[in-house]
Amino acid sequence: MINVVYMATPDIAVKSLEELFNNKDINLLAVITQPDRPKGRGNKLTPPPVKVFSLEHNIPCYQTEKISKDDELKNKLKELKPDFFVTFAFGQILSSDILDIPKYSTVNLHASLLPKYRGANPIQRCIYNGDKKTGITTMLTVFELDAGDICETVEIDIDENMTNVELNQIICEKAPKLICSTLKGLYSKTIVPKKQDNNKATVAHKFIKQDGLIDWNKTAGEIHNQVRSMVDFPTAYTYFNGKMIKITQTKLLHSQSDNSNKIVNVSKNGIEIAAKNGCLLVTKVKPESKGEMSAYDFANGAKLKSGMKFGE
RNA sequence: CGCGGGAUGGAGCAGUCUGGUAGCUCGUCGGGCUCAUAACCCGAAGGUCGCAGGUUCAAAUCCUGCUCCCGCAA
Repeated sequence: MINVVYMATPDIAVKSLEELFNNKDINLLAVITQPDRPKGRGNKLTPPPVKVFSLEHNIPCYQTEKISKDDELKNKLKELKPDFFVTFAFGQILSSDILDIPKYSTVNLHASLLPKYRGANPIQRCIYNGDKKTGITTMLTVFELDAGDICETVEIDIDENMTNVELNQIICEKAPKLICSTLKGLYSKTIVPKKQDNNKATVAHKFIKQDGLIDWNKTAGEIHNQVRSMVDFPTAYTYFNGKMIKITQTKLLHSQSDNSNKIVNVSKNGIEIAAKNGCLLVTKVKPESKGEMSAYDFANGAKLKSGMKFGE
C-alpha cells in the first residue's frame, strides 16, 4: 500500500480524489484543502468540492488558510507518515519543510505539457493561444513553480472549437489514471523523473475580468480563441446598445470578410460578423442580467439587423 | 441581510411610469409561389400577463406578501 495525502481544491480534482480513495494499492490518509469561501449570489459560505467529496466518504479532511504557516497541520501530516503528497490545483505553495515530510516525494499534476505553461492557468492559455495540442504532466514538486522533474505525460489534441470547459473535463477524466501510474512508478522506482528544459519554459497567468473584453481589431481567429478559452470565466464580452453582452460560443466561417466588423447576416445559425481576416459566427450569447441564449433568439428580441455593430 | 435585473402564447422581447378589448420579431400548423429553399406571399391556432391577497366600475399595469430564475461583485 502506498500512503498518500491529497492536496486539492476545485471540481477538476475530484475525480482524482475518487480514484485515490478507491484504488486498492493506495491508502488515502487524508485530504488537505482550502477553507470554505463566500461564493455566488448572497455570498454564501461554500465548501470546496474536494471537501464535499471527502465528507461524503468519511475521508479525513483538513482545511487551512496557509499550509506553510500552519504548524499544527504540519505536525499532523508528520504523524500520518505519508509516502507521497499529491497536489492537484491546490492553490497554495508548499514550503520546503512540508516537501520534506513524505518518505518518497511530492507529486504534482499540472494541466499542460511542461515546461510550457507553468503557473496558474495552463488550460485556458493554451486555447487562447490557439494551440493544437496540450496535455497533462505529473512532476516532482520543488519549491520553484512547476519546475520539478517530469514523471509522466499524456497528450491531448485540441480541435478548433474545443472550449476551456471541455478541455477541463478531459483533463479531469485523464488525471486519475496518470496520478496512480506515476505514484506506482515512483514507488517501485520504475519511473525516473527527467529534468525540464528551463529555456523552453513559459508562464500561464490567470485571466482577469478585463481579459474578457473583445477587441474587434483582432482577427476572427483570435476572437474565436478568446471566446472559447474563457467560456465560464471571465467570459468574452462586448457591448451592444450600451449594454454588456457576453459571447459564449462562436464559429469560424473561413469566409471572405470586408473587415468592417459589421453584422452581415442574421440567421438561425447565429449572427455573422465581418471580422478581420474572416467572418465570425456568434452562436450563443449571454446578455446583461439574462441567462445564456442562442444568438438568433437574442437577435429576435433585440431586433438586430445587418449593418449594426457590436462594441458600442 | 453584498449590488442589481427579471417572471407576458413554444423562443426572444415590447407594453407597466401616465390602469380601459395583449403587441413585435420568430417558431408551429394550413395554404400559395418556386426547379427548389432555411427565401417570399396569404391565413390559422396558441396567453386566466409567476403565485396569493388588496385598491378600483375596470389591474399585465397601482399596493402588500410569497415563490422561482438570472446578471454583477467578491
